[in-house]
Amino acid sequence: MKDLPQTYQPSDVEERWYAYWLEHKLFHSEPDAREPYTIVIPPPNVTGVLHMGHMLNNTIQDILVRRARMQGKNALWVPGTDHASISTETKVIAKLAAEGIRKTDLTREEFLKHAWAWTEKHGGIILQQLRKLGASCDWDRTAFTMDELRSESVNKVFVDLYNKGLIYRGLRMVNWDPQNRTALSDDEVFFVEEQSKLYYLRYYLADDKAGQEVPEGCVVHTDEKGRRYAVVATTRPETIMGDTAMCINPKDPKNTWLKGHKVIVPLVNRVIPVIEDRYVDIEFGTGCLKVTPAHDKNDYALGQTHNLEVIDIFNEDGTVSEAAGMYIGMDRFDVRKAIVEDLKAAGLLEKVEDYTNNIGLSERTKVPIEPRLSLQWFVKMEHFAKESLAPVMDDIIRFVPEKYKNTYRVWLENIKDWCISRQLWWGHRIPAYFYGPEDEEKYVVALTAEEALELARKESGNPDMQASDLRQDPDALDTWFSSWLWPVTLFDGINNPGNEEINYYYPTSTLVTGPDIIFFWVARMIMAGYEYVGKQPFNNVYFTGIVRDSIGRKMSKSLGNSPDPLDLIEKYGADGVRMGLMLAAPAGNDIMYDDKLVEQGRNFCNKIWNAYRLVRGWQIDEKAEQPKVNALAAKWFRSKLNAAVAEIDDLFGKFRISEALMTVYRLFRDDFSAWYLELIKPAYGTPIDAVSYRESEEFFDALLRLLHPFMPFITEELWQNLASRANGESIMYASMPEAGAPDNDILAKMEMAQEIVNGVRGVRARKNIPPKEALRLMVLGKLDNDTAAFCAKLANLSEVVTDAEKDNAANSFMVGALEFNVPQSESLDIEAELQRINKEIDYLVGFRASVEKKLSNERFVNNAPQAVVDGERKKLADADAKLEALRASLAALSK
RNA sequence: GGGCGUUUAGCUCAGCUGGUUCAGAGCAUCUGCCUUACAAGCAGAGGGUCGGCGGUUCGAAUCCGUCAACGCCCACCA
Repeated sequence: MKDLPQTYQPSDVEERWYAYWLEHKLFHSEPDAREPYTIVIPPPNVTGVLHMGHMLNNTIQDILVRRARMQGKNALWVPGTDHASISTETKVIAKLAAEGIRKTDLTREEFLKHAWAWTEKHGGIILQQLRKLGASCDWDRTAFTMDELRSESVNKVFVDLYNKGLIYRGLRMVNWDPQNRTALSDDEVFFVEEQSKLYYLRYYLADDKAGQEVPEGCVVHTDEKGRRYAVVATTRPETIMGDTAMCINPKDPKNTWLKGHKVIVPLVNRVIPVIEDRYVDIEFGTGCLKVTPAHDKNDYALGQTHNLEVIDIFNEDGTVSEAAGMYIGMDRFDVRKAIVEDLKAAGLLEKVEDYTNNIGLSERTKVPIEPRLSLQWFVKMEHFAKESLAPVMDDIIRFVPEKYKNTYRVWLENIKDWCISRQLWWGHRIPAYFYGPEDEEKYVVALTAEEALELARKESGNPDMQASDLRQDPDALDTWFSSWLWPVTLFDGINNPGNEEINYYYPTSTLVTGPDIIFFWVARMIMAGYEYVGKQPFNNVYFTGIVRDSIGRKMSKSLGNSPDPLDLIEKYGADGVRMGLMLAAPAGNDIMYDDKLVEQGRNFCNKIWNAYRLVRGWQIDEKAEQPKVNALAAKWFRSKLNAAVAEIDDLFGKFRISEALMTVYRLFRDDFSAWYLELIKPAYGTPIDAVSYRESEEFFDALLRLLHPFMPFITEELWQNLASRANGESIMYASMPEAGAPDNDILAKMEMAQEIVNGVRGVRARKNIPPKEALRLMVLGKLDNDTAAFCAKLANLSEVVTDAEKDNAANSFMVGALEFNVPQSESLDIEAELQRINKEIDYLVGFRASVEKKLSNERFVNNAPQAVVDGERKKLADADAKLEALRASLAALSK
């Protein structure tokens, strides 16, 4: 034992056992006769770096997988990374920019070369980092959303959905990111509140006739020359070049005078009609709305109903286009400033007000979204939404916590078609091929260029068409268009439906992910799962919370409040970090991270380590008989263990993992270390009997197995040392303890003993009696022998005397209605003792009164269940007995 | 604007369909201890009228109503 350090040293242990697990391929799984347990990792961005969110998420997955493995299931955790189209492309562009290279100067092939180089350089770092955490992923199966197998599947699915009529191409108003020059889906846009301005602009009447009658109640603006105009309030004056109508609400009395007229767009001097539509809010601004069909979703809809001209005044990068006729080439925000000045100079700006509105930003680039009309590819969602609602509502797919079922339902009920094309190069290129003139209205969709050519020849009726006449769509697919297939493609379920692996591992068991991607990913995987396998992709979805700092702020690079996970592991050990995170992570709740947590984790490792040092250090006497109290202790702890195992099973069933961990923690620290080991500990220097030793080993082994899913490294280290193990053997495959029936009799006896021991310790504390000094305990009544034996050992009692006479000079305490005396050599501090007793009497009198009041209430006695009434009666009787004893002590002391 | 959720000890949370686990746990705090497994520890102690108000009931942290504060999601009226 001398060779074991006093504290646990994680770093070398962790490295050693992770290598051992890899060497013996203990993470690897192949289909066999056992029940499968499958988890697919939410693939992190290939170029990402491990952060606290990953730590939490992957710790949970590892706990579930390791536990399943120990329960005899064929457990598989499939790792992989995501190509993260927009995010990666943005990073590559930035990297190139730093080298003075612009994306626009490169060909697609050149750019992709850079992107792959970047991916290879940074890719997979995060998977290496996961190893430090102890993740038991089957690395042989590491996948990438853009590797060959996945790419092939993505193409097949695209073609298949297109042929089923579920994918279409259309001109739509989409969210445009002018920085990356790509469309985004609605879900990739987030809104922030912005302090902006509301500009009131003058739209003069184009057909103003002097002296024209104006209906009652109208608000008419007239300038100093008598010319009449309408006022339009807008936050985006720079879009006036795209105005093709002004719209009023037909029921708006203020503006009826405008009906049927034409107005002049300020500065632009284009004459546009005044249209009427009930969409316009009468209360907002002046009730006059400028309509810019090319640059606003609602305006576009108005344009469609009223047959308005569409003038697109912006280029892809957000600069003003030729079509605008003025400010050409200027950035949209510069134009706003310039145009406001020009309007002011021309006397066309009525006023400016402060205004707070929400603007949409690109999730990736944080640049304001420009609604833009463009040709994009869409997936029809109605069909998918119909299929995927019921399984979640009926708990075929169980959401934990349940509240997310609602979120899911609402989203599906209001679903919109999914824009899947992105004007990016990094990603799966859309397998569509255009032919004919540049208008790109004729195209075919096919897996390969050859098939496309064949199709195109047929459809165009031109058998002489050549491969060079086809132009593949330059756009790439939304990243989620590959991720939604993840649980299917990991087992090759698209290319090779019904193969052995997909049949065995699918549906997967539990998906562990954040609620922020419930729509992006979870919902769509459910859709794809049913579409392509006909079954749910997973049986459970466990939503984790967000890791925040100790004062509740999100962890972010800019705040610098996010610890580096690898530093933490270095400092506290992987097991300590895992435990710290899990202690504070009830399902779905955000976790407030604090170093205190991982400190607690590290401290617990140390506790385990030292318990091991104690047990390991004992000399065994094979001939010695087992002391009676040791046998009782073993009986008691076995019962405790059984009860705890049952509780842990129950908690895991409810995915209450942090509570399960707390249960093992307390079992180990309190029941095992503080009580059991103290009960059987031989006197210093004396050996322990063989039976007690083996029992202790057995308990230790069971505890390590219970702990292993949470703390894989230290448990493997100690388990390996606890007995001699064969090479290749591992706690990873040791069986998880199963619950047996607890012995309630022994549990009750020990509980009583613990209360008595607590009383004696209280006396020791009050009187400063050192633990080494043995005491006599006088019981003023009967005490069970087993209980007495527990007390004697735990409280260091030289003697337990039952049916004793009251000793007025002794310290006393009560457990229930039973009084105990602890005689002492020195004289008693009567004053302190009187005070203590009086305080207790006061409390009991109050308590007794409340119980009595309850019992004297006839309606309570008549209506409450008998057991409850009896309980109250017993409380009263106990209180009376206790009071009697205390008053006797008081009387004796006061003499 | 619509929806969901939260509010219990200084902090983070548990308390399932109302009554013997009913006011709990961990951490933090305070007081003693370097007691030969562990001071990253041991032993003991203090601390909450369960967000406010009202109601149902013999009985409410638990059920109902209402108000308040906070959080999240959805929508996006220029």
